[in-house]
Amino acid sequence: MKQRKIAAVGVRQVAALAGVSAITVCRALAEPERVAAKTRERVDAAVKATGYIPNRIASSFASNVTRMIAAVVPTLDNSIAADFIEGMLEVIRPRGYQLLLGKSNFSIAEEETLVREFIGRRADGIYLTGSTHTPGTHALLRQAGTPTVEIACLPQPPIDLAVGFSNTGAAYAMTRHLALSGRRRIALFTPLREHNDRQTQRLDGYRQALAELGLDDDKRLVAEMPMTLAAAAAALRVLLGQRPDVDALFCTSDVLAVGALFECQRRGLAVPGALAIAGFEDMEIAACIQPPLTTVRIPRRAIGQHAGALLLARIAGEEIETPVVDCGFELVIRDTA
Amino acid sequence: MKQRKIAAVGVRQVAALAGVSAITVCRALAEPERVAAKTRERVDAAVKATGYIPNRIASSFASNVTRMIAAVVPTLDNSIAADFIEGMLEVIRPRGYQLLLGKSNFSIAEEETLVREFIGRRADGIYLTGSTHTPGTHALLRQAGTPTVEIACLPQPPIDLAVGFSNTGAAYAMTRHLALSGRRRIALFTPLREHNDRQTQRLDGYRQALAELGLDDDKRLVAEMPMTLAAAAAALRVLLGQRPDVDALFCTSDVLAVGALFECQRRGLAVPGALAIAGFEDMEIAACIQPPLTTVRIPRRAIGQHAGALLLARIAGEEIETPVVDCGFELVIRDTA
DNA sequence: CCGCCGTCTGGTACCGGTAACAGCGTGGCG
DNA sequence: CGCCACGCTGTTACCGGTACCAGACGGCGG
Repeated sequence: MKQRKIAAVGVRQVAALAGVSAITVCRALAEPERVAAKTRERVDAAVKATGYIPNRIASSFASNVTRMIAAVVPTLDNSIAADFIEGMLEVIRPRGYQLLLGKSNFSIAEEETLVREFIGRRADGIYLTGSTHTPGTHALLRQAGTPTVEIACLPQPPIDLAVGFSNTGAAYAMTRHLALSGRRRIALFTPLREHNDRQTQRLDGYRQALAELGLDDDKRLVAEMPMTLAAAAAALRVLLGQRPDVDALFCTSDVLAVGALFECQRRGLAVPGALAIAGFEDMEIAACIQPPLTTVRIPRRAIGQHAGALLLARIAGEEIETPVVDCGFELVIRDTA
Repeated sequence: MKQRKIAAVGVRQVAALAGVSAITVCRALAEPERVAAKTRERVDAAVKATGYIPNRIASSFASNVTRMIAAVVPTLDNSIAADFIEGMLEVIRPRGYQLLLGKSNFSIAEEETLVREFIGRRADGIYLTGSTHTPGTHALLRQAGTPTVEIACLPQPPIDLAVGFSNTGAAYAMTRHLALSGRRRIALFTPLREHNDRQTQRLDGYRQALAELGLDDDKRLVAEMPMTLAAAAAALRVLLGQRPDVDALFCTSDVLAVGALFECQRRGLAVPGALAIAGFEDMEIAACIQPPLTTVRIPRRAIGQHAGALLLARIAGEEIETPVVDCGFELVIRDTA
C-alpha cells in the first residue's frame, strides 16, 4: 500500500520540460506577475502538458501556511449552522481557502478534541460556535496562537475574534413584545442548554423581561427539550395540561415554534387567538407556514461573512479595530404573535 | 509574516527530553504496541511536559497519507446533504479522518474546481453528490486514482464506488401509488434539474408510471422550480390556474411538498380531499406537519455510513465485492395521499 | 564606455515526520 | 554454550515545494 516513490509529476519535472528551475515554476503559478511573460507561457505549457497538480501538502509544509479554515459546528441537522458556514465560504473560497469541518454534537469535550486535531493540521484559522469552551480548548488556542472566531455570541472577552448578536437582548425584546401585546402568562420553550450558552442567554433575556414587567414566572412555564418538532409538540401537550391558562409561547428556536404550531393545529387551538407563538432565527419556514410565524431575525449569512473576513484579516496580519462585531437582530412580527 | 523558523516543539525535542530517538516518539504515538511499555511512558511524559502536538502536515507529507476525506455537496441549505455527511462522519471520525467540505451550488464546473483542489491537497478519498460530472472531473479522478464515492444515485458505471437508491424506481412507485388511490391528473413539482441527475431520474420514473397507466401527461402538469417553500407555493398557484382539475401533486422534494401544502391551507383547499400531495425524502417535518405528509423515505444516514465505510475499505486496499450499493427506499403513506 | 540598479532567475538548504533498513540485546532452543 | 530469531530502537535519507540569498542580464544615466 504505502510505497515510498509515488513520484508523480512535480515542480522539478515541469521545470525540466519548460527549461527553467523549480522555483520559477512555483513562482509562475503563485505570483505570475513576478515572472517574465515568455517564461510564464513556457511554464504554463509544461504544466498543461504534464497535467501537473501542485502538491499543497508539500506547499503547506514548506511555507507553514495551509489555506485551511477549520470550523466546529454543534450539528448540521438544521440549516442554522449551515447558513453561517455558507456565509463564511462566500468570503474564504475566492481567496483560495478550504473548509475543514467538524461536528461537536453540542459537546465541548468533543470540541476540544477537534480543536486539537485542527491545530495539529495547522489550520490557518479556527471557527467555533458559541463562547463556552473547555479550559483545555482555551489553552490549546492560546499556545498555538491560531486566529480564532467565535460565532453567534458576544463574549467578554473573546478568545480572539467574535461575530454575533445579543441573544439576551433579542429574547428580552421578543418577550417584551408579547407582553405589550397583552399576553400575561408567557411560556418559554428552549432547546437543550447544556453547553449551549446562546440558549441560556436567551432564557436570561426572557426572565429579565418577565421580572421587569412583573409577569408570572412559574417554572412550569419553562421547558427544555431536544431541538425537534416532535419534542416541541410533546412539550406543548404537557404545558397545556399543567398550565391551561397559558396565553403565549416563546420558542427560542423556530424549529420548536413550528412543532408547537403544528400541535396547536392538531388540537384545534387557535393561534394567535388562544395562544400566541413566537420563534427565533427566522428560518425560511417561518415566513411560509400558515399562519406566518412571528420570530427574531438573525443575519446568519452576514455573520458568517464577517467571521470569514475577520479571520482572513487576522491571518494576513492586519490590524483589527473591533475584534467583537455585533450584527444585531430584528423582530419580525407576523401573524402568530 | 512568514518567518522560516517557527520551531515550536517537534518530535526531536520530545525525543531529547525522553532520551530516545525521534522515530521512537512517532511510534509511541502512532503504534503504541510496537514500543516497550517503559519507553512509551517516558515518551508520554515528555509529550505532556512539552505540550507537543504532532504536525500532521509534515506527517501527511512524509507518508503521503492525509487522513482527510473531501466531500462536494451541492448546498447545505436543507438538511438532506447534511444527513449523508453526518452518516459518513460517524464512520470516518472514529478512524481519525477529518472532513474537507466544498459546496458546488449545483454547478459541475465548480465541482471540478473543488475536485482539483482536493486532489492537490491529497485527500485520501473523495465524496461526490450525484453521478453527473464534467469530463475534466472524470479525467482528474482517473489520473489521480483517488478512491471516490458517488452518493444518492446508482451510476452505471460508477467512477469508482457508489451508494444510493433508485430515484427512478422511487418516483415510479409513488406515482403508481397515487394512481392506484384513484388519482387521475397527477402533477409533478421538481427542484431545478440542471446538473441534478437525481431529479431528472425522478421525473423519468413519474413519466414511466404515467405512460404505463395511461394517465394524462400534459406538460402543464409538470413544473420545475428552486427548492424553496415559496417557489412551490407560487408554482401551485400557477398550476391551479392552468389545470384546476388536478387531483394529485407529487413533489420530488419534501421542501416543495410542504410549501405546496401551506399554500393549500392558505387557499382552503382540502388535502387530500381536493388535492393529494406526496413528497420525497421524509424529512422530519413530513411526519409532524398537519396533515402528516405521504412521502418516500430515503435512508440518508445509512447511505452516508456505507459511503464512508466503502471509502475507508478502498483506502485500506481491501477487496470490494460490490462497488455500487443500493440502500433502497420506502413509501411512507401518511395522510396527504 | 562604464557602472549602477532593477528585473528576473537559479542554487541550496530546509520544513518535521517517516520509510527503509540496520543494529543491538535478550531469550529460547538445539 | 552457541546460534538464531525476534523484539525493540536507532541512523539516514527523503518526501516536494519554498525561503533565502546570490548572481546574471539588460537598460540607462553619467
